[in-house]
Amino acid sequence: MDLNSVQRQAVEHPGGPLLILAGAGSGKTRVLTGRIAHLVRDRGIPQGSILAFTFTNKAAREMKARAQLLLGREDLGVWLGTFHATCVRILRRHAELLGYPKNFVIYDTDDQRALLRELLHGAGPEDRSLTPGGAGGRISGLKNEGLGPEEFQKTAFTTIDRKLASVYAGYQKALRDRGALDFDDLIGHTVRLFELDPEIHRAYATRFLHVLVDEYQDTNSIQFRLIESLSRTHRNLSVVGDDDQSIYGWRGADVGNILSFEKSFPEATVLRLTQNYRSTQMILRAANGVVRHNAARKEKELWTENARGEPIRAHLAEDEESEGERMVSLLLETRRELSLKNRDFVVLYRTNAQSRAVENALRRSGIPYQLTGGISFYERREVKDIIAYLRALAQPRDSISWFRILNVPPRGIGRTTLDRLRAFAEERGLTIPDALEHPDLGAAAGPSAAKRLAGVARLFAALKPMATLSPPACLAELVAKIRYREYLAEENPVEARERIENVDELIASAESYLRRAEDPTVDGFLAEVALLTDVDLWNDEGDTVNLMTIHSAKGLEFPVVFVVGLEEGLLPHASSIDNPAQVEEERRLFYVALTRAQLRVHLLHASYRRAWNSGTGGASRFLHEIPEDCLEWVEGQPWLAPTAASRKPSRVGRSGGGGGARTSPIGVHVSHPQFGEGVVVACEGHGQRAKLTVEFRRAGTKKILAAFAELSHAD
DNA sequence: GCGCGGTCCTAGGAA
DNA sequence: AGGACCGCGC
Repeated sequence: MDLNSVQRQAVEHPGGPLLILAGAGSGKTRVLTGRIAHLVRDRGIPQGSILAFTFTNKAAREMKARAQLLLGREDLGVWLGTFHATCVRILRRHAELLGYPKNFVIYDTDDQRALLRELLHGAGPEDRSLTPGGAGGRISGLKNEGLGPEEFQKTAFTTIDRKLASVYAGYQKALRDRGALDFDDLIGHTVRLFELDPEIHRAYATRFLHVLVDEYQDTNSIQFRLIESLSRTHRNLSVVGDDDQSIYGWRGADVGNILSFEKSFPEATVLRLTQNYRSTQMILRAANGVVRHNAARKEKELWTENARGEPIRAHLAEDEESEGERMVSLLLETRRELSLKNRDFVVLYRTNAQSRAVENALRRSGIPYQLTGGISFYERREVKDIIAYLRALAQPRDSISWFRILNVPPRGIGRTTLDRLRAFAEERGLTIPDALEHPDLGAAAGPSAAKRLAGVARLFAALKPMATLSPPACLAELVAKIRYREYLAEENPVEARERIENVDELIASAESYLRRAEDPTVDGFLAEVALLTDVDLWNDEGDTVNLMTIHSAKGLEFPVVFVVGLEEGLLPHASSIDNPAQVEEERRLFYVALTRAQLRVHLLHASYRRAWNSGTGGASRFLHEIPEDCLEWVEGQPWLAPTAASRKPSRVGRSGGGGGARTSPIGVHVSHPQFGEGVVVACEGHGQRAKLTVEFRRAGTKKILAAFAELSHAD
């Protein structure tokens, strides 16, 4: 393997904390995989003793493939995955200790919102001080800081914070009742598991001898705690990051983690990778020139031995439609000039909403494109419906999924009946499928509804055995049994075709999962689906132009990069403009965009944009920060004169493409939301860390951490 | 219980 | 502009 001297030092670093400041295109993936291979091959570290965290599954896959190539093995024993996936792997083994079933379900933002809506609704008369989305966002922020409901409550003084504290507590209880964890819980509960159970912590902290972290600048405080906790005993922690590419402040990422690494780990070695192997000198000079305007950063300058290259070009278009057309004509011209393929181009934008004009232009020109992000495949209604069936079968407590599917396809079960069913189940502490089977439900629902519910109960009873099939077989049988394709066709013949294709694609993805996974199960498939990132679905096999947000593009590279919407209000975004720290993050975002490019960069902006698109407050300040000799302004003069048809309204087509339980005395009868009633038979340790052994009447004997238990005394 | 049409809300990036 | 939600009439 060809390595420069700093890369080699990083790869061969003997041990102890290591911070690798790796500029864009400086070969950090090569260093990380090289280091994994070095540890295994030259230092005899067992593969299973190496733990590496990435931010996307795609990055994990790539690193895995490269490390396998270096080590020449079929299966890589290294634990290499995203923070979320790795935490799921750990939690699956210990979930019961935390009072969750082993096959807990994972709630995404939609599910979180649905659950919060239910809670906020039930809370009483119209109170709009907290919306489901708003509350969810704040709860997520708290979890990212590692604050639980009780801890937050202590600092909640304003009326709204108090309300939030109570919603937060209710939300956590509701998740537990449903056997569900949200994204943030996956990491937070793993951290708490380690904090509360020293034995389990020791098991993992000694099992792993080396911990590696990619994109370290994007870790938040709870992720830092996880990393720190896992490397506390051996301190063999290697992190790779670039403070100039920190663009996830809004989801709790703390650049402080990278800036203060040497404080957290005083004996740390710091290495700087500043040679860039990706871009031309022009592009790097431009990028360096821009990011230099940030105050909060580690001083460094990227350099390259690559060709000088051409200046970046800035183009002004009339409006967003002609911006798209200009982009297309530049693309065609460059494609011919440099003999490139469609796949060599990426169009980057700040907000997903900007993709539409770009798509329209590409579609008019018949250029195939691939859109990453936006409403992703797994967020489509038909896909979510089928996934909800799968989840409901796998986890009977997941009431969010049950209520989603009870009347889909329509079975004559309306809101009243659903409300009655909910009340009936809640009063008796039953799961929805148990409530459906209950002999008294009929009386509670009324005669005609009872008949329909009985029909549904029969249907679901027939579906139940399918949960043991392989994921694709289960999906296929399910879809056939509920006549879902027929329902789609009937409901909306125009859209049916595309929707049915999506259902088929879902089944195909389950087949691919079946081939890839070590231990394929329905639960495993559901977790994989829940934790996919947008970029994970990006495929580089076809010859299509790529469209994505700058956020999604991090870590990728393309010969030619277009950035559209370089305007005050979009980049920097309006919501960041009056906060200097946020403007710096926007500037880093622009830096990320520029450094994706190998050969050419075209920056486009418009003089007019539709009002709701935030938009044009004139050319972005960042354009003016590019050193003059690296930038060429190409104003006016469209390459392709806009035709009357494309200028005037004719908006083309539709989108489409695009309780802190006290230590219970022994022998006490308790009741648990997940496992039902039982008797405490043993208790190890005390206080929050106490581990209770409970014999549940129905669920058998379980060990549970007192801090998580939420046990109540039973009569 | 269903379906339609009006109204309101949201509109940044994402696992 | 589009989606979620609500209320009304059937």
